[in-house]
Amino acid sequence: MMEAVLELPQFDSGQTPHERADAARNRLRILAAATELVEARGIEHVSMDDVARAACVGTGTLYRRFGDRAGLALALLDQHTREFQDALISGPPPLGPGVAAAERLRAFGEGYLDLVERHVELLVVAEPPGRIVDGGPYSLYATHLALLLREAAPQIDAEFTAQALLAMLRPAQHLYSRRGLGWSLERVRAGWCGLVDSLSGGPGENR
Amino acid sequence: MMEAVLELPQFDSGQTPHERADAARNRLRILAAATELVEARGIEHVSMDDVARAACVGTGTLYRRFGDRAGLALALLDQHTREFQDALISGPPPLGPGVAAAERLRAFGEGYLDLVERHVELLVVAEPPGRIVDGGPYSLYATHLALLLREAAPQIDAEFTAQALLAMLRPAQHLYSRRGLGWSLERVRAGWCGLVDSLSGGPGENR
DNA sequence: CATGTAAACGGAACGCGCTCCGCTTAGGAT
DNA sequence: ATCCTAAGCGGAGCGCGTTCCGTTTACATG
Repeated sequence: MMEAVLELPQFDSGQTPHERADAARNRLRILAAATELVEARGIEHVSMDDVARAACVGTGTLYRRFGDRAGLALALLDQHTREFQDALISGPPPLGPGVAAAERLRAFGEGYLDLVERHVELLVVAEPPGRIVDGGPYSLYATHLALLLREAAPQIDAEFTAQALLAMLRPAQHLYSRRGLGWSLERVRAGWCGLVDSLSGGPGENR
Repeated sequence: MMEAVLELPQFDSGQTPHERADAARNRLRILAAATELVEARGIEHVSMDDVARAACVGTGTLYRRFGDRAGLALALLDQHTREFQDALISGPPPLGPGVAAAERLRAFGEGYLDLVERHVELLVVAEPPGRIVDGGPYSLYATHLALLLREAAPQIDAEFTAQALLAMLRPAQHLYSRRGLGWSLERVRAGWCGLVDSLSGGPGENR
């Protein structure tokens, strides 16, 4: 609960000008305070001023570190998403490499749905109001999906389809599926698999 | 530009208690003022206070009429979406009934993309921050798509797939496709058709 | 026309995200 | 040890969406 997102051990190879000691200390204080508050009340009942006060820093400091509310939420999510991303790239199959693309597509959906399910509120806040993040974790997901789709469904526009599939897993959309429409997680999971299978040409290789 | 969304001609068959004359007058004043301001500066540069001031009403009145900013945006969109909805249900083919489901799916995407393209900013604002509207026009679209999918692609969960397809057309997502990823409208259109065709079993009935 | 009342009104006030800017300080250079 | 300066700091302040509540008003009723 304390070692969330420690970014650079001491300094990072000359590129960034160095991170001042007080800045690092404040970053950790903020993350610790924010984690605690969010755990206690849920992020929708935690204001930026709450975090600043609990961390004993000014609001200016908070914003210089994390840019905005979405940035802070993203930082709080960082460890969880990083685990998932690592599993995608170098973890064991079927999430990681080593099996057919169609199967990995299914695994991606199921794994990501678990992630979303655990952290919806945070993920919703991490999505800036109105528009969608560019540099966030989504570009990696999109690339990953496009790669798998190119292999599993060569006849269609892989990048477009990757975005379309991803759109269904976006936090706000998932929240709507679950709470607005009242769908069970199992239904969403099954829907994802069905859709992906249909695109790759059926569950086996039939149809 | 004046006759946007006149809700009830005089009174509506006993259900609603009647709409007071001043209330109706204010509603029209607000819509007229809002339309003008939005046309002049774009909605992102029009605050609720701006609208209230231009319409010569208090902010309280504004909020009682339209609920919130998203509600106002929705009201401003009303005429355009209504046209499209009518075309879906009772217009000429291929948007309206009379041709194969696969073709109508394609037409829906193309028509809706035109609508979104014309009114993205308004549509983005009409989408409440974080979560997605329940009673808005989306439920009609979802039902419509599900119906067509049930016919065109019987092997998959039609409602789920309807939501997935719709998710790609959501204003924020579309904005990302167009501006964030820099995709041309033609590419998005082609992507939609390709995806829909792939689900219904190919452009002809081949594959 | 007089009266009662529910609906509508307006704008002050609140909460919150975010910015701005004058002051402080870490830490390299001398 | 001292100095210099860029980075960091804090919190007052701003804009805006939204709510609250005391006052006003349309209009049904008698």
